[in-house]
Amino acid sequence: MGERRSGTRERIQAVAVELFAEHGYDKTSLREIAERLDVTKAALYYHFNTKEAIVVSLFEDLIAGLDAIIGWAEEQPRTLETRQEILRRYARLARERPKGMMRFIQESKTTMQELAPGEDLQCRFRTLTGMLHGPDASLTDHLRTSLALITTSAAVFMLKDTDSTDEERYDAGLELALELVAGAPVESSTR
Amino acid sequence: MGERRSGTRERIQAVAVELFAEHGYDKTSLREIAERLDVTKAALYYHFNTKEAIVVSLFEDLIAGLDAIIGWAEEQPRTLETRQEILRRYARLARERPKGMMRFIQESKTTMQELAPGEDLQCRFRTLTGMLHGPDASLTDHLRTSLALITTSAAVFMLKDTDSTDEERYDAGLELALELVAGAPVESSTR
DNA sequence: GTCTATAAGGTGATAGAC
DNA sequence: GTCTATCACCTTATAGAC
Repeated sequence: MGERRSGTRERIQAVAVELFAEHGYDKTSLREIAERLDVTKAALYYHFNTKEAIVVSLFEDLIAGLDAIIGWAEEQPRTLETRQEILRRYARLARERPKGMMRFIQESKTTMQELAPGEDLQCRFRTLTGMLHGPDASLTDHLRTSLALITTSAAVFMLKDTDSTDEERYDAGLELALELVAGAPVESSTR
Repeated sequence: MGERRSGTRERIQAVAVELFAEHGYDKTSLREIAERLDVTKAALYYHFNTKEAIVVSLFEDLIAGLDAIIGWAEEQPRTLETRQEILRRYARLARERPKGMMRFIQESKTTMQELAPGEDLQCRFRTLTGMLHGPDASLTDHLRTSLALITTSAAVFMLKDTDSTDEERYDAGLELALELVAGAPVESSTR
């Protein structure tokens, strides 16, 4: 589609995701976003037809990225190395998202669930979790892989009150995630 | 304080926590709660002065329970057995809460944070996490204990789409939590 | 692309009768 | 304890000028 430039659209997205992560989607009004950008609410409506459309646009890249990982993983053997590479790719993807985005997903799950991209995302996460353990994994294994996915993207803000850099937090998250999936043996199902 | 009976106060709490967990605090209006109970909004205000007061009342027991665990733990030696017993007590506490309560905490963190009990809770969770690892634990250890606490109370709804009973989910959560803190060695600081 | 002005509706909360 | 009626406020969203 068209790529008209003036940057306002991108600025709206950046401010929105930041505010959504900080105060939540419901408590962030279009008035607040507009004020932050020093434009009027009506200007926002030129770029996005609804408030929800902002959210939708925000998650497009993430969903595409998840699909890419899933697509790649489907063609790989179900080995531990593959599972760990899934986590590494997911870590990179999460890390490249705008500040606050993964936090919004993780800490506003209830809200997300009622938004359009919420179901799309949840579906991808379920698929990914399923790939990290075998088809008949134990409940504990299931939990282990779910936690692995969470810690990979959430370590950054979960460790917010520790004395460390973002870099170190990301690394710690991935490290623990790799350890978690390594502890979840899968039955080598060749199909 | 007085314990006037008619049960309406308790019914309000029960419906509220359920709706808060399902649709979030902001999207749950007093009108909705009132309709569900077949009373008017005004009736709600006889029992609770504000919407937030409902939330506050909801978390009183949980906070008291957390303080009890913290108080007990402070008098124990910093051994692995103590740390695991903390998790067992926390598991029992979480399990005894009304349906939806722990889910509301976990999946509406952003909202909770802006509510009165949010800070109180977060403070207790920080304390508890600190007790599960040593004072100079690594970032990974810190993460391990945070995840232990989360999985203990969140396994029930994290495993919602698996074929299992609530009982089994609770047990799986506690099992993984115990395993996580066992993997986080603390420097035996006698003080 | 951005503005002013306004519509239409829901929200938390209050007053006062019963 | 619960009701009816109402308030002030804020929200998302739209119409139309520039």
